Amino acid sequence: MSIRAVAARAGVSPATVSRVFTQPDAVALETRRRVLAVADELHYTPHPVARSLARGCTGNLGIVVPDIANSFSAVVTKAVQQEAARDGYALFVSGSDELARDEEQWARAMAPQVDGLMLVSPLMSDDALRALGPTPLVLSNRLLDALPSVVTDATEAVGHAVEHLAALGHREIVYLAGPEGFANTMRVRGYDGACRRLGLRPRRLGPFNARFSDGVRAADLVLATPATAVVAYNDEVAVGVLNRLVDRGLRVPDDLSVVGVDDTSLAEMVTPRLTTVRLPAAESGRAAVRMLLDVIAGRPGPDGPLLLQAELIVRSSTGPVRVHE
Amino acid sequence: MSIRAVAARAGVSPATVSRVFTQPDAVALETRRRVLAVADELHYTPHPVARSLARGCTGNLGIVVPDIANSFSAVVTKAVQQEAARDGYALFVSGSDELARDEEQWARAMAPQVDGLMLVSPLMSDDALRALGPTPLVLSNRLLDALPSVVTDATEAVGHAVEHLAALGHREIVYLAGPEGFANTMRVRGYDGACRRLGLRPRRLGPFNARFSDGVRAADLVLATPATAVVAYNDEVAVGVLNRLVDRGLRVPDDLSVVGVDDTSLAEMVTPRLTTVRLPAAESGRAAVRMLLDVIAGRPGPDGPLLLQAELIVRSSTGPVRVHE
DNA sequence: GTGAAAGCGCTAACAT
DNA sequence: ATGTTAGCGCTTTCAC
Repeated sequence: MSIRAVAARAGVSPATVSRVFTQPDAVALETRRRVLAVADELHYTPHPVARSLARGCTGNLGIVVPDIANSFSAVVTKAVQQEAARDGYALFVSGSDELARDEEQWARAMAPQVDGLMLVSPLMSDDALRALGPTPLVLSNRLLDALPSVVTDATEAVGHAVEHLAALGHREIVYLAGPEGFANTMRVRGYDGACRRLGLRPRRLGPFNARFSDGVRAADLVLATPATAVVAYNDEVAVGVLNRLVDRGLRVPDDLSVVGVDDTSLAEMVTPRLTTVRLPAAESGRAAVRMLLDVIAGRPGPDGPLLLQAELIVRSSTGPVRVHE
Repeated sequence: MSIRAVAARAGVSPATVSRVFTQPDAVALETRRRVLAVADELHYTPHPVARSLARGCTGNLGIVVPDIANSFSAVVTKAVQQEAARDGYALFVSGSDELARDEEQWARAMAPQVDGLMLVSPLMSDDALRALGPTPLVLSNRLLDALPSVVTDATEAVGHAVEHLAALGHREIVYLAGPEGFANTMRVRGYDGACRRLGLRPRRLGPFNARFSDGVRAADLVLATPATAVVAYNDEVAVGVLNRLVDRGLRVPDDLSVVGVDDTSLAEMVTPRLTTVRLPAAESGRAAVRMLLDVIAGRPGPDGPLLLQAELIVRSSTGPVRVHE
């Protein structure tokens, strides 16, 4: 089942067989038919590894995400895989578990066996990132030098969330910070900015891990403040808050309004449905793949990062502030 | 940055450089040091593709799951990636979107560039599966010939769920079927068996897609029956039911008891917390990788499938049947 | 302990 | 339109 076996059996040279599979039009119809027949008979398929070596490109892409099982990462990964598939690329996936060291290690391990690499919310050092240089690279939710990147700007939408709460009469709105990084920075900026514009006193708690359990923990901390509304780092944290409130016999949004960020499927599954800032996860994955393919093909990408917009989705976890009894 | 460049610079032959990276002990300490120094200086790393070609193995594994973004699949994938990483394997991931054709296509595309392939709940034909033969293969949640597989048997645990409900006084318990396949078959078997043992009349609805939205739809169908309890195909469907019930002003478990299957993180995030059958997703992923590595290494695996046990987790979505007013 | 040489399976000039 | 040739970068006998 090597190219030579097929060539011999079809009475042609290996080069011809190769052509049949790479540029069929360059081969006479008759010859092509014969080769194809033999290939079929012998169950021959060009060996992708050998092909990669000879061609100098692999037909593979790689992605490293913070956490494969996280629903946001998973949605991005799915979109990336599908978009990559449309162009015939297979996908390596690995999770860093939020460890800069593992992340860097994976990126380095993948680099030589992919045509391009996509790093989602990478937390490795700038230098480590630059050292990946020779491999076509696209960053998601991180800016560095002129590296191509796709970035979702939640600043404005988080601002909208705060305005939304203020319009409902809330004067004490607390922000539950997530792990330090690009994403949290944008959200803080939106929160602080809106508070300033509205004349509210910003109050931040955290940082918390972007987990349900940390949301549960955060809830009690929130209740120890005069806050009547919470903007959480993401949906999971927000749902953690929701749960703890219910357990303490409080009602959402009557006693406390809660806003999340991400708009994962979770947001519509909980009671009450979560008001949240929608981040275009799938779209950002698809966009990143297209940028990556551009880089690989040597096409000039847009200069500067591709900016995607977030959007406030109002559901039932936010409501008018309760009049103090 | 090829092996020859390093060899030249270190004043040794390429073979020696190769040995330094593959069997360091076979090289004199002094030589090894020199080679390593040069390699470091030149940022040399053995090219994995060339290595694969020469060695005849790639150091990669592949997995194809029904849906990358599904939280159960995602947990399996994460566990597989981590376990594979422990043995130095990188992982190709692809999703079939429940399409037998795509699934088969991916499996075939991956096969020649991985050392082993893992198929989760595959739905391609037996013959297509057999044709993948030459590549080391492990199946998850599917049985075929003597192919190695890891299977979670939910039969017994679903039976426990029914017994649990019966003990709470429920006599009308409906099962919401999922998509036809191995998983659903096991659950039906557990449900039917328990109903028979307990003298209850089995009542099945569906099949439904294993989605939240189908759970929402199913809820109304359930309410059109005399059922006081529901066993849903999985947690997502169960949560869909939960949501619709709340919207219709009913209370869980007072008006209806609900049981899910999977024990995804969702189960503890909803209100009330979901009683569910826990499937050991991560463990099954890890076990599958170990089996796969055994096959690859030519070690004799266990004959027959590896059976993992499911377990009923009782939470707050099930309670005593309400006495008819 | 180290080197020379052959080859993994394919592609891509270059010839014809 | 097809064949010849020379690698892609590495590993691995087989000598020394």
